Amino acid sequence: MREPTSPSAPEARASAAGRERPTHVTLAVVLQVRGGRLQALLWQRAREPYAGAWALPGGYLEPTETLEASIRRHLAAKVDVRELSHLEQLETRSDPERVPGEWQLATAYLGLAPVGVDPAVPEDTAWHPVDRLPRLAFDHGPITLAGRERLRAKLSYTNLGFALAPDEFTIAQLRDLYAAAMGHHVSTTNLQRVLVRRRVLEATGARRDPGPAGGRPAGLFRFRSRELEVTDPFAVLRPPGR
Amino acid sequence: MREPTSPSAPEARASAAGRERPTHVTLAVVLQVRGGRLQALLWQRAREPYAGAWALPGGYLEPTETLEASIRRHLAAKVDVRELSHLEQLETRSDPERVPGEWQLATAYLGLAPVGVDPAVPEDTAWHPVDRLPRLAFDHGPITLAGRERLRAKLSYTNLGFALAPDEFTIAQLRDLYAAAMGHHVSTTNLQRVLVRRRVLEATGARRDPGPAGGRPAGLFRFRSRELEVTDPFAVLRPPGR
DNA sequence: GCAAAAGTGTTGTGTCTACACCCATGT
DNA sequence: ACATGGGTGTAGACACAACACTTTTGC
Repeated sequence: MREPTSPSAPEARASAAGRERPTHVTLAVVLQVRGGRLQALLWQRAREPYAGAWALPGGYLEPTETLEASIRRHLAAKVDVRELSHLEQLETRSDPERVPGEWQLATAYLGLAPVGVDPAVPEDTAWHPVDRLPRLAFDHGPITLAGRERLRAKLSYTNLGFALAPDEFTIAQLRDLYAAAMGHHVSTTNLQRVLVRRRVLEATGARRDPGPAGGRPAGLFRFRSRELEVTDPFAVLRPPGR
Repeated sequence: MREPTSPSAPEARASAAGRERPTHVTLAVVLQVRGGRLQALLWQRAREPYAGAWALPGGYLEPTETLEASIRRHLAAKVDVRELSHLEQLETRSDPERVPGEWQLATAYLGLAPVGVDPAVPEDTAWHPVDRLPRLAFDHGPITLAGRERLRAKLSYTNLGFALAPDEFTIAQLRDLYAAAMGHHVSTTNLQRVLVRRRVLEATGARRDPGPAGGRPAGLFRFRSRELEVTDPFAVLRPPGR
């Protein structure tokens, strides 16, 4: 076991030509806050294996496309991809037993859609609360939970909230989004102060009129950037001398 | 574009059978602190493409093995895999142009080895400081830097330091390891207090005799766990009422 | 005693939590 | 006036950074 391996050197490429190759699919955990709950977009399988179980949208990788292009193409069959506010790679699953009868790798992505948009979806497709998932096909259950964990972590140390929120919103609305995604109560007061101090949010100056029950009109805010930025890079072990 | 796609449903599997498939390699960014610097294990390509350039160890995925098993198998040709203290998946690269003349996907792993061990490596293989990398083949440059960033981030909010450190060590030794990995000075005093308060480190009770220059003997410490644990889960947005 | 290295005491600062209180609107 | 919801003031807890100082050794 001491001969150097040579990925993609000519001799290896030659052997790769005759080599058995896996199929490769891309999958997406598409999350959106709907009805105050974090929900995932799933479609129901009609055929074996896992007939009747729900599955993540996705499909086979095609030549000349990247993984990201692939998942965007497959998602286009389920939702209007332009409504996705964020897309990032999660992980690649490779258990040879993950799909019966086929050696299939799967690269999962996390997609996020802002609250409010309600894309048309096909007959077999529906949103499901992530904390009450139905029976999922293959390894799609753990993948979905990994997507939620990624979202929760990044809400804490990045500006990823922009991907769940509309362009303009009140702090109370944003608090509800964070609470739905994080799975616990979030303080309006502190959320506002943390995000404004970090300069993640900025006031638009506009106000929203109160409802029929009255109340002080709420100020409107927006995210300063709608690109992912790390806002709290190091929890500890900061470089000295700031 | 509204027909539901069906990954791995029978009809899709049938079409998958005749479908063009990519090759798939696994790569590893193996990092170790050597000579006070963070270094990566690379081998020098003898043949085109990228003859003379340096590359990450790895090779083709074989049927019935997982990605992790694959990278462990290929690494065994370079180093004693039992000396790896940590291995985790980084990302999967899919640019169709990333390897000339071949449609090849690559799943990269991050591997870490504790300071002090010095595995025998083949002729064509050597360690290179990550902050002064030679010309790297393919997309191995950005992959290597992504590995370093993953390490730096996790040193801050997990106990991943265990993977760089020997079983027992003084705080001064650990400080040098963190400084090499993070790329900036680290305070001995504060490193000790942070890691002990978080109960990441524990004193062994033993002491290390000072060198010929004298000095107070140093206490020895160990990591309480040598499995990855998140020790500072949420930088902000903690759940209420702790 | 003196130099060297390790470790602790202490103070300051920045960030977040909690909660009280004030503000602006509808009825 | 009062209810309703929005926003601010302020105090406290906590964790970390910085630095002075003490401890323990070799020479």
